[in-house]
Amino acid sequence: MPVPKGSTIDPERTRAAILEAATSVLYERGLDGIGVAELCARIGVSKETLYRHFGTKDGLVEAMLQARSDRVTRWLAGVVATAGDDPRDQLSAVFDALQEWYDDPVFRGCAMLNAAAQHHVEAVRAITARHLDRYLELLTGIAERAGAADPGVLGRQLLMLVEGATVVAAHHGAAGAGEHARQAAHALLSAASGTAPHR
Amino acid sequence: MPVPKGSTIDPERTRAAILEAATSVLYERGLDGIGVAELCARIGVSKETLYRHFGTKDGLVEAMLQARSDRVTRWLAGVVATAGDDPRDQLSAVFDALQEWYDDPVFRGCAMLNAAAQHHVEAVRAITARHLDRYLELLTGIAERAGAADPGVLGRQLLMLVEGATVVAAHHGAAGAGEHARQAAHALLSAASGTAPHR
DNA sequence: AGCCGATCGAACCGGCCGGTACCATCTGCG
DNA sequence: CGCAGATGGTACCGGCCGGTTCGATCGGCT
Repeated sequence: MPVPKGSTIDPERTRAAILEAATSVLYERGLDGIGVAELCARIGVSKETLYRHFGTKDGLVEAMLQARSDRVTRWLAGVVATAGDDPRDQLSAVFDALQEWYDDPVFRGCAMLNAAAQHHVEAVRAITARHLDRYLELLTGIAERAGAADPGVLGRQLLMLVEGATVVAAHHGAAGAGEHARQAAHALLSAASGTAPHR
Repeated sequence: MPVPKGSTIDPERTRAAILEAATSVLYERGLDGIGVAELCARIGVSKETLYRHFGTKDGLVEAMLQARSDRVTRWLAGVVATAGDDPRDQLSAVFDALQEWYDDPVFRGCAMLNAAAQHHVEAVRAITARHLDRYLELLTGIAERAGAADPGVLGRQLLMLVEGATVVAAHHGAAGAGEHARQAAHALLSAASGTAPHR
């Protein structure tokens, strides 16, 4: 019994479909770069349905960002998990994955940072901050496993490299951004763990 | 004869005053976060005057961003110029200056990146790209003087650190961001020039 | 079949948007 | 002084904004 109460056309699926469709449109056009009317037309849903599910445009935005943060975090964690046990390989895997993202024609920078830059709603900024927290946790884990002297600091420096590479790729050309960031990350890791550089 | 034709209340000064006042308001509120009417009220100028000088809100935005890019570039170049001849000291000076910026209560991230993230006008993206070019030129210069094996690559990696530190400071807490980025930059420079770390 | 809830499509709302027009006022120059 | 240009203040424009409402339709469950 997947749907508890008597229902019909499966609102859950509708909600999920709206979220998925809205994610790409809002990423492409910007949160305030498209009105609700046009957004609904693109998604293929009526305004009433959208408002019934999310109450407000901001509500949709927040739900969309949260879902996107979840998805990205799972994606990166998976990349790390399938990269083997060597933390250096894990770090390489992260930047290789980022480079693939940068090369995607629809790449327009980090959606969370874009959202926080344009939207002054506190909830949006909170989602962005939590998103960076998740990145930091993942990178600090790599730093710990690599035996860094201060994994917290190294994790934060790696976070700066990740976000910096994304910014540079978005606004200054994607070519080689992930590669250069990966080399820099390895240099930092080597310096922090006192071992010879990898490769 | 500073003013060629017969004029009166000095339009040049008015234009400069509008630019300066608009810079802080648009930075604080976001380019699309404030309307022309309220913007004029805050600046203390009539709509007609604003439109006479800039033609369009986008025109004002572009002029403002260009002026801000010029100012920031001059500021950073000055910081480097007064830091002595050692490229490592110059690098430290850059990140120390950035940290002071991060600690400013009005700090809300890089204005160019924020603008490019929210505004889809091509001219804005071009100004942002040129701004990053200027950063890159400055950092590549430091990399060259430090004897880096590949100053272009090191310059780009330093650019990622600068932008990454700014992003992290804006959205994840400013405390220590410049410091951590500075240490990372020194580690990269040491690794790239094959010398012992500074300090 | 018959009901109920989900959905659609479109009309509608007050309000604000960017931008324009008009006129009174002020300032400096001759 | 008197003129010309710069400015302020305000009303106004069409259009789009986010959000609400209503009736018609549709789909699954009993």
